[in-house]
Amino acid sequence: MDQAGILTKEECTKSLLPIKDALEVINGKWKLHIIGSLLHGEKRFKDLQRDITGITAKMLSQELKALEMHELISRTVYDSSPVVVEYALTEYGHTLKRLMDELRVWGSNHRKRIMKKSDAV
Amino acid sequence: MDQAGILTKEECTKSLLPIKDALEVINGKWKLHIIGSLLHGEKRFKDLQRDITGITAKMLSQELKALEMHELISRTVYDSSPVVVEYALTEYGHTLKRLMDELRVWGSNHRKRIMKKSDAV
DNA sequence: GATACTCCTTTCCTAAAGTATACCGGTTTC
DNA sequence: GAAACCGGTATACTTTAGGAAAGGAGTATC
Repeated sequence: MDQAGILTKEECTKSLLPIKDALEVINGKWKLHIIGSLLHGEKRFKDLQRDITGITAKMLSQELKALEMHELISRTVYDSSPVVVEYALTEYGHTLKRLMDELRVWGSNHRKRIMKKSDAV
Repeated sequence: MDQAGILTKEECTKSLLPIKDALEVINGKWKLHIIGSLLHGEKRFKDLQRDITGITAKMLSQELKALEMHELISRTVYDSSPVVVEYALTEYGHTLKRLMDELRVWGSNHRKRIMKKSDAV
C-alpha cells in the first residue's frame, strides 16, 4: 500500500476477492428475501415459501442449502410425525445485518439521487 | 417497526429495494474491477482494458456506460488528435469506497471462516 | 384406499449474462 | 502505403440463473 492508501494492481485484484466472496453469499434473486424472512425468527419450509411471494420450491431448497453451507442459517429436523424442518438464522447470519444496513443506506441515497435526476429531466 | 427493530413483512420487502439498488450498481463480473482500477486515477479505454485482465472491449464499453449512467464515473473526450477519452471516478463514485470496505471486511472474515472449516474437515 | 399435507427433487425450458471474433474509421509511425 | 494504436461496434455463440411443472416418499385424515 502506498502513501495514500491506494493499492497496486495486484493488491487491488487481491482485495476484490473478499468482496466477491461477500457478494456471492448474498447474491441471486432470493437469498436476501430468505435472510430477511428469517430475521423474524425460525421458519419452516412451507412458511418460508408462503412468506416469500413467488419463490418456487426448487429455488427455496437450493438457496437454503447454499446459505446453510455458508453457516448463515441452521437446519433442524424434528423427528416428529409428520417431520418438521426448521430453518433459523445463525449468530453468524446476524453479522450480515450490518452489511445489509450499509447497503441499504447507500442504495437508498442512490435511489434518491436517481429520482432527483429524472425529475430534473 | 416493532419494539426490537424487527420489520413487518411489508417493511422488510420494502427495505430490500434499496439493497437491491445498491447491488445492481456493483454487480456483474467487471464493475468492481473497473472501479478498483479507477481508484488509482483516471484511465483511458485501452489502459483499463490492459489493467483488467480478461475483459473484452464489448464488456468494458458496456459496463463503462452503465457506471457513467449511475454517475459513478465520468467520461471526458479530449479533442486532440488522435482523440483521447478519459474515464475517472466521480466524487460520488468515491462514496462507494466505504461500502466496498465493509464488503471486504465481511468477506475476508467469511473467507477465513470457510478456510478454517475446510481445514477441520 | 383416496385425498391431502410436508419437504423437497428432477427434468425441461427460457432469458439474461458473458465470451469470441471480427471489424470500422481515424491517426500516427515506419 | 503497410502496420499499428485508439476507441469502440456488431454478430454469433456459450454459459448460467432462474422458472414451470411434475412427482415422490412419508404421514395423516376421512
